[in-house]
Amino acid sequence: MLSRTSQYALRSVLFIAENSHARRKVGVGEVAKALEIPKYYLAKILRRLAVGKLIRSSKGPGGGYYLNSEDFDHPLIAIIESVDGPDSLKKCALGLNTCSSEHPCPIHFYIGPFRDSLLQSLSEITVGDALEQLKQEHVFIDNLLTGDEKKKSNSDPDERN
Amino acid sequence: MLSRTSQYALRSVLFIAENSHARRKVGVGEVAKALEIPKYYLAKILRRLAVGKLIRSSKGPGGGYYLNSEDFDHPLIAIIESVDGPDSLKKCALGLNTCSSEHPCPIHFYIGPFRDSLLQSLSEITVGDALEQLKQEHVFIDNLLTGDEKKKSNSDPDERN
DNA sequence: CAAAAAAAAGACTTCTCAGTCCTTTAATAA
DNA sequence: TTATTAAAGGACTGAGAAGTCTTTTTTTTG
Ligand code: FES
Ligand code: FES
Repeated sequence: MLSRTSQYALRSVLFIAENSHARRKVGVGEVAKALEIPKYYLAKILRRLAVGKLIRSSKGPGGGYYLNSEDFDHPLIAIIESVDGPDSLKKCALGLNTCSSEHPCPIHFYIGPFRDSLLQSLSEITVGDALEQLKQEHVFIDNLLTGDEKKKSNSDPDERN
Repeated sequence: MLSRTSQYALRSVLFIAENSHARRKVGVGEVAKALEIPKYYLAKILRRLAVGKLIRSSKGPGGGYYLNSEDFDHPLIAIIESVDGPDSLKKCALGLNTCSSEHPCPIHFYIGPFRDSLLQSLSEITVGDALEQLKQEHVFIDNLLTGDEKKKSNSDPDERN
């Protein structure tokens, strides 16, 4: 549905939003371990997000990634497009050159409404909204893992990630 | 949205349905040229569909691919799952291990309803239904191409595809 | 200023999907 | 029964996504 890269991006932004502010930044290692994302790969994604001004970063001791207040207003679609390129969700599901109701493919009218409302949702929902919803459900983003099984928070210091 | 392989598969099945029956079979080269799909790659996809009993094939002179009457009753989702593996559309959009309302990811409730109805559509609509709809729109499946521009049906015999 | 800490940058590897080509098998028809 | 025809099967290549590692730059702080 979404590329793995944009999955990583979305979860990371939410995690950073949850766990940082301008005076308490989080490092790539921290995010990578909490979300079980390959550290060096994540670093590239975060850089793209930073270039796109969706998150902030600062170097040096005490540095890391964080969100400032405007960043909470970005819609989720902006994160996806920032890492996957624009219109990655707007293409014809059968790969035709144009997707339109004038030149519909056999499944256009089945898929169209679904995709349109998905796109609409992702354009409306901001980072802040998604965070708010997680809060209401009493869920933390790092409790939602992709691995086979949620590991209990053991404290063996496997720094290598 | 859908993998290129399942895009090829769906269009091919519809084309074969449109252009064949037990006494008039179509060859892989014919399908490949009409739909502008790489011939040898298509051959593999058609074999997978044939193994999955979604289309029929026969070797030798006059052989090729065709659909028998039962094959028109297969839902479109069966074609997708046959080439992309089962549940390829049911996974969490953020890549979590389980997708459920009990363990929802931040966008589960935005995506869920739409995906469910898409899945429902693809499970209900049969090959015959889709064909019927194309007929009502006076559209032939090989008029829907993926290339840059629809070429006028020139007759230069470039057999090599 | 010097040392340390962290992101930025870039080279490199690995894996999967898509695409190509060649050989073998099965069916038909002469 | 032999030649021909078409799918089946399998080996190989290429491109792009994902993942890894090392070096460089920037910032802080002692
Ligand atoms: S034309 Fe295929 S999804 Fe719109
Ligand atoms: S849990 Fe992510 S889409 Fe259902």
